[in-house]
Amino acid sequence: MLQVDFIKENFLKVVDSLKKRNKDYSSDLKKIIDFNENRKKQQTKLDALLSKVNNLSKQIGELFKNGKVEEANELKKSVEKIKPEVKLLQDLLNSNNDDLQELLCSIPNIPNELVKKGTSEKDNEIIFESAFKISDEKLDEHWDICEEYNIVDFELGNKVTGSGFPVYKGKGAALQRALINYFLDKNTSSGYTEVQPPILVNEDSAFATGQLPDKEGQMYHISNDNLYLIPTAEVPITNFYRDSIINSSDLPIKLTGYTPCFRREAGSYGKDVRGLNRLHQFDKVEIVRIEKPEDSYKVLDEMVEHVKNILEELELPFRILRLCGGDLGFTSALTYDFEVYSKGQKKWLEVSSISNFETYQSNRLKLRVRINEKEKKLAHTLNGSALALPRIVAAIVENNNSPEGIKIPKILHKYTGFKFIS
RNA sequence: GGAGAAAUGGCAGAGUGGUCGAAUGCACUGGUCUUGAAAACCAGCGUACCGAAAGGUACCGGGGGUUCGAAUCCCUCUUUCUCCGCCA
Repeated sequence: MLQVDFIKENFLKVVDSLKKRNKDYSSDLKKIIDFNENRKKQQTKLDALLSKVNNLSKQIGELFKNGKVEEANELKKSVEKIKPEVKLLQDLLNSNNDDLQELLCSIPNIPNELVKKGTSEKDNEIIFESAFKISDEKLDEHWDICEEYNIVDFELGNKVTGSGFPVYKGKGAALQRALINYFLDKNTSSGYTEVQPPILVNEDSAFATGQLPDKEGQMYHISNDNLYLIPTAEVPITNFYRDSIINSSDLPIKLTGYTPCFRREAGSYGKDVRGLNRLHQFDKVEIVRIEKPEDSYKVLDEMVEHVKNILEELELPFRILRLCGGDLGFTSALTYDFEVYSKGQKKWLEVSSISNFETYQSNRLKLRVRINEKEKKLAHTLNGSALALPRIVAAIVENNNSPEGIKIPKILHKYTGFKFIS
């Protein structure tokens, strides 16, 4: 959520930057400023009125104590006259604030200056591509290979739950476990602390990281208890720090966690959802950071380097994209996507997304850093996948398929205990 | 799931209708004293909003209500603890 004061002070710049998202928010932003001015006026009026009531009430108490019941009752009457006015102002203020809040929630984060205008993923900038050759050779797709080696059973998942909930079997399951362990080890050795968060979250948490109200329909909702299945570990982990003030000496905060993730993926269709490409339940290891504002972009680069290193160790061809305004997530100021090339499908598959949210989340989280005795600032939050499993598995299966079986990347051998799936 | 008790500042813990934004202790910060430290003593020490400031307003788990006035009374939700039941 953006801060009203910032919008007001930088109005033209904000409008202009948001245009990179292909929408003109100027009239909404103006309304926000108006609602805020209203809020101030109404609040001031209400405060003055309440102050009057407080004073009179004190006097009434005093009069009763001194046995002056008559006078007290007189005063009571005058307070009673003020009360409807208080009620009215209070209601007015509340409804104004609700409107303000709703509008604020509908404005996405301001794209960083590095973000280019663009309408879709086609306009994303490729900022790195690892060296490899795209060949015309006809290779099998992972859903066929998985069936051949019996490592992922899509049919069984359909039976037990529905499409998008595959069952991993034998060495397929072992490969998943190996990847999770490798990712976690990699992250903790870079200074991230491992956590195991809840995978259901309440409404407050889903709101604070920005899933609500923006992505309401994309989350599985448990209506009995009003809880949401997490779409990413970002939600519970970042919410550890909701409503808190952190000493700047306690920064940086670096956390990593493995969780299953759940997404309804309403609206997805066709080839995109084939095999492991797009699932309703998948595994992911996430990295989350809380930083001082002045450090966050340096940290973003560091996170990109970290994930780059993992993909190099896995020996997968990959590229890094800087997302354009049209593809940038609602809450993000700058995002780098990692895609691996999957040789069977001849397709780039997104395996990681690393974002700096600046103060957009922390404003909702009420997550502040104490700079010194007097000064507090909203922290910056960042997170990224390191890494999402299914598409990594798909790429390994398609790229490393050979007559002897699927070659397991060397770095994983100590985790799998086997070098081939055959 | 059933019965009961509870939720107050960073922590502990007073406070059952008015002078309570809240005693006291601990922790923390600054100072005095000291060659230095400790101890002792003095002072400061929540968050948010409005305001240039003075100051004002709100917040005692969340929401609602009663009252001229609520931390205190009522309703409701959540959480914690104890006992019973069930259970990986």
